[in-house]
Amino acid sequence: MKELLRTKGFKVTPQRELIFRSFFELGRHVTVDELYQKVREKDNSIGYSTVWRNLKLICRVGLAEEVNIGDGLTRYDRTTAAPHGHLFCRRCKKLLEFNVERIVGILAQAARENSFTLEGFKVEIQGLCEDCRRVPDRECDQGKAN
Amino acid sequence: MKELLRTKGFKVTPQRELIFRSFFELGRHVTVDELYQKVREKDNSIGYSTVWRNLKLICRVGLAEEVNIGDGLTRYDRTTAAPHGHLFCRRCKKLLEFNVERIVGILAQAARENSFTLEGFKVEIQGLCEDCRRVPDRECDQGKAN
DNA sequence: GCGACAAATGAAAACGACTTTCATTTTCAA
DNA sequence: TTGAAAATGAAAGTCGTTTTCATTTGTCGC
Repeated sequence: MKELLRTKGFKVTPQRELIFRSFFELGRHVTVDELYQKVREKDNSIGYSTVWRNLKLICRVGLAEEVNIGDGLTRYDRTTAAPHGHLFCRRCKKLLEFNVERIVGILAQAARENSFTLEGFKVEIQGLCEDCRRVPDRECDQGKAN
Repeated sequence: MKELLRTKGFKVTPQRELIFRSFFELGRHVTVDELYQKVREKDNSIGYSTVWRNLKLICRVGLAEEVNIGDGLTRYDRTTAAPHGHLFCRRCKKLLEFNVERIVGILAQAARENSFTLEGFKVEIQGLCEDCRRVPDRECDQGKAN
């Protein structure tokens, strides 16, 4: 880990170590704020921007990637061997994962057919999770147009 | 169109008519600013918030839906009969579409297996389009971590 | 070990898309 | 026609993200 950083020309600071460690201690789909909170528990002198920059760095060295659902919050997900899709509950914002093995081939073909160089993909299902599907909607969840 | 609005309890104003008309004159995947520009060409007294609110309204009445790629800009795409996926070129930001017929079944099953109520989905391929794939990268395109 | 110097840090400010507020104007059903 | 409800436009507010800048800290060559 330290080596990975140093070989790529990044320095290893105590803050950086703590941030990296904390990131991997947390579960999947971490937001900047979640990580910031976690890091703060151990060292409350670390600044938000340092956490943010290091989260970006974690992505830069390939250990995580940004996940962007449409809710205005960027999440960071450590890269796994297996690609996966997301099930996003619009009520509780929970994020589940599902297997996309059967889909990747189709995507690769779609890219080919469009003369497109496939670099990545995103497959997302929006809806209600098991817990939330029971509770009826209180109000419209589309934009409110004021 | 006017009827659709009035039956749903919305009023028909000149601004609203112009905005709706302009939206459908534009191509697919329209941003607020693009629509705002377009509308301004015809009536430069219309405010940004009016355009924005009406774009939301267009979604609300089911004539369009928001498309959210990870680039921080919401696009509005008029609803089509056929669901489709997006090919997003990270270089020129172009947005192409592809058929997802073969994928929807898989998604429905994934939802079922996770006790998830499927309300919508998003399938996106990121990469380089035909035009951009030829040009080599100038620089890293991941976060810059300052 | 000792500098030098590039990189990292933290606080604060800047950014930018989106959303709301509020005073005023307009629509439209009765 | 008229009054209640909705729409408008300008301006300000929100909020996550990103940058700035002065200062501190690793790292590499000696």
